[in-house]
Amino acid sequence: MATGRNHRPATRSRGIPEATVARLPLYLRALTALSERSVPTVSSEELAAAAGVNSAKLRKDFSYLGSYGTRGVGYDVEYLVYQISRELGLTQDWPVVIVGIGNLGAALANYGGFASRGFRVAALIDADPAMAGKPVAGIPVQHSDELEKIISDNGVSIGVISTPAGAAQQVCERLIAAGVTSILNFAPTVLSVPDGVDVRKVDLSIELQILAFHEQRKAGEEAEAANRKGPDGDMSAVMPA
Amino acid sequence: MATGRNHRPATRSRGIPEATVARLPLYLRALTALSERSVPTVSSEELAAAAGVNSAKLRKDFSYLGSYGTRGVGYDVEYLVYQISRELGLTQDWPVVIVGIGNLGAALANYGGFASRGFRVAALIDADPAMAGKPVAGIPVQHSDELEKIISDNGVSIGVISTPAGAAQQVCERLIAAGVTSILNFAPTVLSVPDGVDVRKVDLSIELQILAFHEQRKAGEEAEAANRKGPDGDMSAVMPA
DNA sequence: ATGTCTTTGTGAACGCGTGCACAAAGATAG
DNA sequence: CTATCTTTGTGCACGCGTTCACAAAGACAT
Repeated sequence: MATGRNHRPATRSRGIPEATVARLPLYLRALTALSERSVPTVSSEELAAAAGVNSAKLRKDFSYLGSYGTRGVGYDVEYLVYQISRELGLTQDWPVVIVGIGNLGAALANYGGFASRGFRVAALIDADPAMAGKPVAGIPVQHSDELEKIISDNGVSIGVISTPAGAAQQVCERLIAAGVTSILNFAPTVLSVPDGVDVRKVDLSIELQILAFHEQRKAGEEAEAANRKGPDGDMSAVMPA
Repeated sequence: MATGRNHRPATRSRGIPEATVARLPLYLRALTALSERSVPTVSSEELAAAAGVNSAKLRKDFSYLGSYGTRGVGYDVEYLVYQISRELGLTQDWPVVIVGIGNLGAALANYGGFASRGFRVAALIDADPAMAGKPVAGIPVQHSDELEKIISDNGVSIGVISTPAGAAQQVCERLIAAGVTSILNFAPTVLSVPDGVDVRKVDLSIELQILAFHEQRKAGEEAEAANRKGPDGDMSAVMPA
């Protein structure tokens, strides 16, 4: 109901901290690469370097999953791939629908990373009747009238929203009403969802703005003394009364 | 003044916590929407609801910027828009290059959110000679041979990488060598960069995997007793010696 | 001017995440 | 079997971020 009431005790989901869960896919990717090179075992130090994290953090992360390492040797790559995959729920197939087949939606549909590991694009949905039937990434786009039926028929529980901001909340509500309980939102809007529904958002412009902040700071440090006078030029125009 | 001696902790950017910086764009978006509706002032409670955060957190965030509110009234929308924009460095124009014009790169080039606020796509770059000259989003794609010259000529300090994973590290190094100091990475790889360079990564498949984890947990909680026997089916095949 | 009412700004407590540093565990050699 | 060496798993301390709760500040009415 309420807007941003994501006060979930989601911090620890099953004894596994949220921060650790967020790193597991990173480890999995590094391990998969090792597996393809037929590397049998790997130490926490090596794997941590490959994943770009601290080795102590990696060991602590794995300790939440269990004691899967061998002291003096390291971790068995294949075994760890399996354990992490299972923990993340990637040993089963997740049907996913993508709603909003614009430039971004089409890019997502074509993105190999989805199909590669446990995810299957079950349907592409768009509100534009002109799009209906047109194949994108080999999958025919369906009209949003069919949304509820598609979700239901395919047992979809994960939805991706790549619509314009204005349509996102409404699409979100229809997805949830139809049975979706996890949403990946690319639309630049805050979605309000009932308890029990997980939302993750990916916002391109926000990431750029954060970079701009640091970039400005870096530029400002070099100058430092030069712009001592005018960081807030004419304020009178926008100053409140 | 802040020229104090406590500049050692590189994590803190300018007294403003990183977590706060990450939320400023969120506030800015909510404020911009209010501004377009000509709303003169807003309380921390209202704005927090619109941004999907806790009101106390919002007030503390703003307190790092200064005392811009009026007790008993709230915040002046226009003034706050200006202050946050300035803090984020959005009052100046940031030329950005996008490297790797595949599906995702094209989507990014077309993404309105870039141009809308301080960012300008200065060039699109791709390694495929067949792409050269072809316009995407009204901008002709240039070959990656021109990368260094483009960066230099346009004074680009922010680069977006949307190449395949295999090419990302090399592109990254060329960008940095040419003068880029902030990178937004969409390629599913860990980039290694020298100190002083900021990298933010957006990884679509990782987000999905995190959702899958929670989804599995939700499904498991309902069953709970049902799958008491076989969560780790035949282990003998993958068990390490 | 005084009192009331609203909303900010922040001190303080708490909890999570991180990293250090080391003891325990096991492999391996003699 | 004993000694040595490598690497895991974790207890502990610390710092950041979040949240509560309230005093201070200002608007507004009388």
